[in-house]
Amino acid sequence: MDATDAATWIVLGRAGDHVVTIALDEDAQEIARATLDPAELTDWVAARETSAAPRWAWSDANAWYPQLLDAGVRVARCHDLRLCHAILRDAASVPEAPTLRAATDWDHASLVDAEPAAVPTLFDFADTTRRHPGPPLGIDEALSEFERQRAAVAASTDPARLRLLLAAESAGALIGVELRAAGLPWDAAAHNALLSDTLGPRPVAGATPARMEEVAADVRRALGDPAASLDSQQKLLRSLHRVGILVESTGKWELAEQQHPVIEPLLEYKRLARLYTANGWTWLDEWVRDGRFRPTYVPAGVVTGRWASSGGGALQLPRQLRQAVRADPGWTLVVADVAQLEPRVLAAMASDTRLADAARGRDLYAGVVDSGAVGTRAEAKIALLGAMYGATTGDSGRLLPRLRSTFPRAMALVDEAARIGDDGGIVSTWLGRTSPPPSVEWRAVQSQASDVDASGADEARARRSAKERGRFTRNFVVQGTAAEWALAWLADLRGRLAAMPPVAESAGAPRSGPVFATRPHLALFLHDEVIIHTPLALAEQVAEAAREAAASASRLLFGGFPIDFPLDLRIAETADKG
DNA sequence: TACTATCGCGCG
DNA sequence: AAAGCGCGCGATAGTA
Repeated sequence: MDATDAATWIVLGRAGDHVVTIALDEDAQEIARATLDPAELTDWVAARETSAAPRWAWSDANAWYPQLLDAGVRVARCHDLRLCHAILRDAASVPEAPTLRAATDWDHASLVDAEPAAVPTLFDFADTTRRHPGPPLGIDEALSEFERQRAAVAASTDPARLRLLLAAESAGALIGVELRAAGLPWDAAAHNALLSDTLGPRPVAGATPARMEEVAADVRRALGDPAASLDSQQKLLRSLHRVGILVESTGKWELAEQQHPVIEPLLEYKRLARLYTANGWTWLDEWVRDGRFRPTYVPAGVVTGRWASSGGGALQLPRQLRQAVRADPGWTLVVADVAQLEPRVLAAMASDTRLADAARGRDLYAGVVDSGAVGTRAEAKIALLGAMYGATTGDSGRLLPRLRSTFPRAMALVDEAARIGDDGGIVSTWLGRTSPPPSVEWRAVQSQASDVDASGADEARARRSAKERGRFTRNFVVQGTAAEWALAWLADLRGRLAAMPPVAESAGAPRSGPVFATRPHLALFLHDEVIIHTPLALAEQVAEAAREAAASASRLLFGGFPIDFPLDLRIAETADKG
């Protein structure tokens, strides 16, 4: 028995060439302290994870967790100081956060190097060549930041929700690292086949694929210009004007409205060129290794709390390429996505029982039609999107009064968020993530317009930027709360997957890494969708876990409010949506 | 040569 | 179909 076995928290940090661990009890009082050689750390963490299951408080999951996972050590919970700092620093529910805001070292974004060192060394602290600054790694800085954050939460007007948010955010930090470590199973041969079927055989370096050349020739023929350039927007626009196609841009939506023999081959050329440049052979060579696509996830990389990604465009995977997402032999994929997440979240936030009634069951838009607010499903969709995005014109803008009378509470919530943003105020999500304050430039524009000698143009500009900010805050509360729901869903699901029995390691290299090669694991997260890679025998159990996790997330955020979050669930060898 | 800005298009 | 939100990335064009 070791004093650290009673730890609620264990803070990790560097001190010189060593790692110091500080065990804290539930009141954050120190109960033990250890100084470790970096080489001992993985075993030490593994042992405490088993005996104490503490919440590991560290500067940044990106700095500490990849090495642990590589060594086969998974941790259940952490407190990610960097991500939590960013939330607390701006949170409106923390009335005074001056000491947090003064700790600007913690504002450094932390980026993971896309290419890890050729020979990664375990906690090689001699490596001072980090390409990105990142947050402080020292134990003293970690402990004092941890204390500042505890004080901030305690001073908050809603500490319970804030704690929930910090826990969910920290779970996201773990999951982001785990997703990269496990990777998305990717069948390079299937991807290659798609490319050669669509573009022709892989061209030699510098050459254009054969199929693109053929289509380009059709375009040039239709333009009557054998030398026309198709890759330069400016030149292409001039070519189009020369043959009487008076478009303002070369965007495909505008082109599609035109009647001319060049349009069809040109759109086809654009489609092929997009595949070739964004997800062609070069992408495959760069991003897929050993049957895995391993992007870098950036939890909370978006102001609203949504995740971003860097490298490989993980969050923009074209539908076309989903057929290359393919389970290992003996394994399968469980693909789960939430239908109409954002309007459901809005119904719950606003306690709008009429919208929640419409949301009952699979298709919220059909429910909105049944409510009588609009006539067709298509109208329901654009009306609701317009409500959440702030549409003012077009079909969407015209339908909003109908929504207002049918769902007054939901509409009042987003309208009020817009009004506050328009006025230069800040808004918060359900759990308390707060929008950034308006920029100094934005304020300058507003105050310039209220000058006595302001011109009409000044006023118009101020008005426009106020409306823009209103649309941002309108959407912030919904998008941000949806991101919170998704985090809670992921975190709960992650726990359920980890509790499932491991399977025997299959022959061949454990391409998902030592932790995930023997058990179901998350393989992709895309705002309102997850893909789980699982041994075949556990697929049904995993699907059920995804469903249960969704119900659990809904209770965690919205308590007993009767709102459904139904999942579309598929069990399949590929992630193809068909 | 190295950078930034803009467009266009993929995703939710 | 692309109005109204949030992103990343590649190509071209312009600037230093």
